[in-house]
Amino acid sequence: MDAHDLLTIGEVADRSGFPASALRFYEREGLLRTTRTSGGQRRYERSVLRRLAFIRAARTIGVGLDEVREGLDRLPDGRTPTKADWSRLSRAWRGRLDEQIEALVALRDGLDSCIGCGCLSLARCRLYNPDDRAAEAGSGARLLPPLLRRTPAQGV
Amino acid sequence: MDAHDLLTIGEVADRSGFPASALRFYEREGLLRTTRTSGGQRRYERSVLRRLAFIRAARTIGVGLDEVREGLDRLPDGRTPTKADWSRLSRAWRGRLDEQIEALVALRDGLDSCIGCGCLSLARCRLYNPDDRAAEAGSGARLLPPLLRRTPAQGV
DNA sequence: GTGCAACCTGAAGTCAGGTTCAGGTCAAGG
DNA sequence: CCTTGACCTGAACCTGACTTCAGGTTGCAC
Repeated sequence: MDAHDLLTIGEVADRSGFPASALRFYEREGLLRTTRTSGGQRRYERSVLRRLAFIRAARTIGVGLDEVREGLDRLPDGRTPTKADWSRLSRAWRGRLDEQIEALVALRDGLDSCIGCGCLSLARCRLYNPDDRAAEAGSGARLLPPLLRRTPAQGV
Repeated sequence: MDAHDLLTIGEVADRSGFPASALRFYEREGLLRTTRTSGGQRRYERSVLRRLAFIRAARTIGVGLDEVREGLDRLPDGRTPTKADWSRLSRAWRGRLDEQIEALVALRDGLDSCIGCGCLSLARCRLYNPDDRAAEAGSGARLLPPLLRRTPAQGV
């Protein structure tokens, strides 16, 4: 069970749920490695399914491919990742998820108070941050616009 | 205080925090209307600041421009929006925020159980959804990938 | 009336994360 | 051997939300 155990791109696509085009794309981007047949077709080791599952989990919680690559690259060279490896990576992302949730909850509460005061007031609303008043008070703190999509990278 | 009260694009940019390029873009996209000087330069009524604040709030919680436009278009034609208008719009988005939060919390809990079992197990992990096993069980439910960024539109 | 910052336009560029396509090659069952 | 479905490549395209650019015009202070 060594060579005949390798998977074609179609098989990996079926089993991972990623379309073949995405698998090729991930390879170009350095997230996946493959061996090739003499004819040039891709053959995947079964362990790629773990990596892909990890990639999916990361993407699902909003981690960008650059960071996913960084995380995977940091795994002791090429060895099949251990439970401890996965655990470390996922623990780091738990923190990010917490931040995202926190940010959204803060937004919701801000929105609530706006609805509460019945006006979405320019003067008071926390969602209306760089607003007319803010101009008088200097450029002012922008209310977490970056947090919601990208987070600058904070170590995985 | 009628004509001399109009704002230039630069003033609106400063006071709203949006770059002038975004203001032009929003106009092209039909989110904003302007009057023009005889020479063709834009002049904004002060009420545009309210609209912009609303746009910022919406964008911040992840509402797309199409939906923002729909929401604003539904305001009784061109009249300056009332408190009730804002309130109605923002109440609709509160529901969306709640959904987003719920989705993230579900993810976090899934991640927690993965860390808990120490393995991010392919066999059990809820984050590893369309995984190797899933292939045996049919294509299977994809774990809310769409919810995280776009929500298909659900009435504002 | 002149200088110059601010403004105008349409077209093209940017970024992420892929997808689609054209045109050709490989692998394996019959 | 031959067929045919799966696979290959590079390049172009896609969406969303803007930004940037080139080349030209306006408007206000002096």
